[in-house]
Amino acid sequence: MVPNQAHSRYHHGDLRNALIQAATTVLVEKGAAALSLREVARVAGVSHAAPYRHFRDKAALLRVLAQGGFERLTAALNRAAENSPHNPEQKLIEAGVAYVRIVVQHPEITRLMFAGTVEPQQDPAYLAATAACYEALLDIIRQGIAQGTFRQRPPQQLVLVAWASMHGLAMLAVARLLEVDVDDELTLDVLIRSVAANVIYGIVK
Amino acid sequence: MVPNQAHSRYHHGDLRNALIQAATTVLVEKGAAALSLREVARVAGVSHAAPYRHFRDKAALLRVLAQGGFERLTAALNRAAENSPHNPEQKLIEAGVAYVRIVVQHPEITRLMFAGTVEPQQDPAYLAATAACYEALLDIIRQGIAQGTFRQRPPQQLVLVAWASMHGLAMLAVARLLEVDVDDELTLDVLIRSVAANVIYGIVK
DNA sequence: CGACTATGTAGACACTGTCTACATATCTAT
DNA sequence: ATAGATATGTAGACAGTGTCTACATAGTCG
Repeated sequence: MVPNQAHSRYHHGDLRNALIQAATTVLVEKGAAALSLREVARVAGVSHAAPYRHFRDKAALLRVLAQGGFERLTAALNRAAENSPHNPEQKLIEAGVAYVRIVVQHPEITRLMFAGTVEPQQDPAYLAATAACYEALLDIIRQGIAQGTFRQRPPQQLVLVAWASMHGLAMLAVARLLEVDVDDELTLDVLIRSVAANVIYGIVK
Repeated sequence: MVPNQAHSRYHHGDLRNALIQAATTVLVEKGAAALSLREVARVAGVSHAAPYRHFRDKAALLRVLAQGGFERLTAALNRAAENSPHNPEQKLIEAGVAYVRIVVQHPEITRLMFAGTVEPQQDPAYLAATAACYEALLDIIRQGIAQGTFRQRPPQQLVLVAWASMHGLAMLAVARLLEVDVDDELTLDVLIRSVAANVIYGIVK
């Protein structure tokens, strides 16, 4: 029943992945408004109904793209954390920088991930991807608490603050509500580190 | 002269506002996916092309809705600030609570406001609405700095932290990425105050 | 009154998501 | 190897969409 992936050469070959690739290309190059299933099929070189053999509907395809976004985000967070294995404070800042950078570099996919259009409840794989992202941040927080660097509070409480701050900054940047050119890497970096530092040290003197 | 009654079959009288009202109703009750210009026209009881006499295209209507969202948000922030006129710290917390509450109470409009689909550059009125929202927060921060309650930093830097944190929490809630029922007012309030307090006092002990 | 302008309508077009019926390639069991 | 059975792809249809054009009507003002 389940075809052997290694040499599965059906009509098209690996249409499912081809469609995901095509959808990503269209999304990045032409924006979410121009992303139609038919256009994706066209780019992939198949008929307009072919995608329905691999995705129940358009939303299912979009959910896969969003899931990929979460996986990339999680990977970036973990990579950032590895840079300073024994310094939770630095880890948190690096993670924040990575978070905002990834989000800003892929604004269209970010919108998919956080627009709330996709209902996470349905898809276990999707839910796992978002949970993994949360866990990556939680790990950093836990270490900081364990080492006594962070406040002795429930980790869920601290991770919420960190996540909300990073996420908020990223979303404001993506929505272009900051008077900042998101392509200006240097200024962006300063902003991120400013927020990260303030999250850590607080506003009140 | 605007006729008091819109009883003339042909000319509606105040169609522009009627369309905005209809669009809001559709958006809230049936979601963004179901919001089509034709459906809006239908609800308003006019032909499918009538909206084009008042809005250049669909995006223009959506931008007006988003602008209304910013105006309501600004009003809520200012109202919250008035509750504790001489206590910037309390003011900031109240504003944060109001921010998240408003955003969570109107998720569909929030998505319009922050999804990045609307390009602010075009519309001066829209830009003014977002700027006013920013100013409301900035006022609180400025007062806190002036009174010596907040750190002596550039106000733009502090307002960014506050805005990003509140906004991030609100967006995570709307996207249902928190394991929290957004309709659970009590839990939500605790969360908001937790983030607000942490923004103020910082994570590091 | 009559002309001008603002506003509303009907019809058309190309496009969309999704369904159904049909076609073909690959897998499995004999 | 051969014959279903199954997985995959296609063509056509349908209702619905955004937006354009041509036309109809109403309100304004000389």
